Amino acid sequence: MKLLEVIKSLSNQTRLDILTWLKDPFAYFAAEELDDYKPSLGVCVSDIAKKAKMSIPTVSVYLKNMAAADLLVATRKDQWTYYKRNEAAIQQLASLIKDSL
Amino acid sequence: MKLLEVIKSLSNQTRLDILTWLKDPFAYFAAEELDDYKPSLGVCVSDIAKKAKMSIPTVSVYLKNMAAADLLVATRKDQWTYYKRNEAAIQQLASLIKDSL
DNA sequence: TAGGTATTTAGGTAAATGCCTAAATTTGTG
DNA sequence: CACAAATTTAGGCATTTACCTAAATACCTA
Repeated sequence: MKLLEVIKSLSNQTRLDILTWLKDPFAYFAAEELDDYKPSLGVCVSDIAKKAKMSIPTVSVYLKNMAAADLLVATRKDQWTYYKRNEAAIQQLASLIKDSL
Repeated sequence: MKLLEVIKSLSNQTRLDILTWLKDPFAYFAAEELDDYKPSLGVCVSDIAKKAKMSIPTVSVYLKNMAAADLLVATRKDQWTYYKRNEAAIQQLASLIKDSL
């Protein structure tokens, strides 16, 4: 785990929020958008952009960045890209801070 | 704890390094500089700047910033400002990431 | 008060980040 | 293939961050 890369990818309020939203999609996204929500896939880019009230390209890049830092996992299915949290990486970050920072 | 503020203050390699150095000063600073090292105070600004190979003003601002984020504790004594880690805050950050992020 | 050491504050430039719109690409469908 | 929907890539402007040097301040001691 590249600590600096991970931390940088968390150093923005919107990106922190996205992690929170993806932790419990039903609590944060409109029901219509979760009609066929699958935990194994996550939520697609445009739904996240809508929730963030930001442009799709901006959010697309954020998500890609967070996936590169391994905080999210991307799955392309048909024309959608779904993102979900990488819980193991988040726990690994917590341990790294706890024990090695 | 203001998560974003804390994370921003960690999103720079030098600032991460400083935390590591202060975790075990004897392992990282020259012995001469630790002649009268006291764990309750920490290490002074110019010794940290020297170790970082950066200008004193730059490091002074970094340290102040990290203290504002509560990651470090500053103590002014005579003409020196000493900084040490705030272990409790670092552990709090780890738990926050583990349980709430 | 004068002079010295340590630190902080100011001010400036270069690079990185935040976010947007427009254009290009990917993938499904008639 | 042509067209639509979702996403990504490109390009651009504004703000923030990374650093520096110079100047100001704090605090010592003679």
